[in-house]
Amino acid sequence: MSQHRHPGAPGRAGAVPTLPDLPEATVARLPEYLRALHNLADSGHETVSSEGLANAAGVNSAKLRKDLSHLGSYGTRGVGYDVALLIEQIESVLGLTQCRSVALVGVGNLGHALAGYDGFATRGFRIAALFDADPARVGEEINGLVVRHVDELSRVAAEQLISIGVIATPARAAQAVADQLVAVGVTSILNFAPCVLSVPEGVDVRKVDLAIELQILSFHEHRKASLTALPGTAGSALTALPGGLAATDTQEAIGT
Amino acid sequence: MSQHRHPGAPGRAGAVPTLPDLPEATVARLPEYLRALHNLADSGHETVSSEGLANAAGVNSAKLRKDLSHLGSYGTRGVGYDVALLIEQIESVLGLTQCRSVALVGVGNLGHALAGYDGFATRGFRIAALFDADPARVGEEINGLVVRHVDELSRVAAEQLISIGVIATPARAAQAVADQLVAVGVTSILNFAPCVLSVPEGVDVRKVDLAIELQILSFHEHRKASLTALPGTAGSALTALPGGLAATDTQEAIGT
DNA sequence: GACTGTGAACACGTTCACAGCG
DNA sequence: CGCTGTGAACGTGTTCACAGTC
Repeated sequence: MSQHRHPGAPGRAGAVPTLPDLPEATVARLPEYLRALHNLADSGHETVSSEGLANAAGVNSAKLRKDLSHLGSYGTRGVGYDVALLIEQIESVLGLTQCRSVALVGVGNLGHALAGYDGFATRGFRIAALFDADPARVGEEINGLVVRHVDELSRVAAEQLISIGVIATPARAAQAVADQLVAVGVTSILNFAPCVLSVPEGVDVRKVDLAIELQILSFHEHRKASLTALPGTAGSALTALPGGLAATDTQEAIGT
Repeated sequence: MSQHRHPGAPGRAGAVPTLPDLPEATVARLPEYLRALHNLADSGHETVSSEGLANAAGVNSAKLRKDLSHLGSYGTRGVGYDVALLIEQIESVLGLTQCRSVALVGVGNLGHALAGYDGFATRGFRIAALFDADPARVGEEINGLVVRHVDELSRVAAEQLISIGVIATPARAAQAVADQLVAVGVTSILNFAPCVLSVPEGVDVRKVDLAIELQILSFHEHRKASLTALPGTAGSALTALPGGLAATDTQEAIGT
């Protein structure tokens, strides 16, 4: 689990299909580039400059070029990137050429919303099964899918190849669900429950915690308030500034 | 925005209230520590070691100690940290001593779920108002709050001091909503719409994009698959490993 | 003896600035 | 000339390892 690739050691010559071992920070931004590219394609653009794509994705152009260069990029100097080609490249790297199946566990408040979210379908994912521990919820149909009892997980997973598990249960149930998902062979989990999961090595967990996001904003809010209270210089920037434009910075400075 | 506190330069003596100018990465972890601390407090612990708290929060102890040291930490060598005291400290730094009001715009699928999410209330936030652009949705009552038309935003914001705006609209509406929030004086926005917002300097935006999270997992899934396909060594770790324990690493390696 | 706080080393990520190519 | 690709400089974040303290 430790080592991090000496600069020129592995995969000598030859055209290895795709596993360029990208930096995590780059991986995290590729989906945003992809979304921006799709928008550009929809509005008829055939090529973009790094500057153009960077703006659309909310980053600066140097970062974008560095990121794309990691995938052995397909840009043309003096021109820019071919939109369609780049979409293809990124989708291939992200493993989105096949549609991935998602199992969603916990159809409470949030789970319900996720089950009905069409953003998944349009971006390479298919919700393949819904589960809940509450017998009262089992049998309910959401968006054309019937909610099953969580104990059926292994049986259902045997029928369909589940690529990713999503946990939207209360915190106290989350670890048990994670264990079950792992037992069934799931190696990628998206966790919405406010708790830390322990999983065996080789299983990836990403966590989304709504309250944490708010608390981080709260900190900045708090800090801005403290700052305007003391020094004589500032204080003007706070007055309403409609027609909001400008400021490319904030998002990258903060969005981790 | 640059400097990093010369040991004795500013705010000389005296107890400056709180603006220790923490590293962003630390700020992003404090809420997790806070949650872990509340759990510990609930189960009767009065003190924790850095090791114990680190485990509960899913990080390593060195990182935790460094983080806490930034807030001029209140630990006792040979003993650990006083749970109650640390909770107080962190809440104060995060600006959670006052309950912050949140305005939620867009009560579709996701917005509905957010409006009903009790995790907010229990962690320092109060949903103060709901808005939507769809007249069919205006007037609906969710969790004791009536949905208002988004054009009423400025009027409602005048009555209540809104600390944070949450955008849960479709992407095409998000920028306009952001502009309206900014115009009303909101300087912190949590954006669930899959698009980049431009906002004036001084306004913080955090973005949560469900599909992006899945796409990042997809990448790792894809990579794991490529790896097990080629080399002769691995391949065993993939077989079901129930009773999932161990593996503290994965989460920090991945959760940015 | 046990545990915190922290300097120093290291790894990772970002930005700069320009060489190289179409 | 315009724009990509990239080495080199910089900054941030993480880890190590130990001195300092209770």
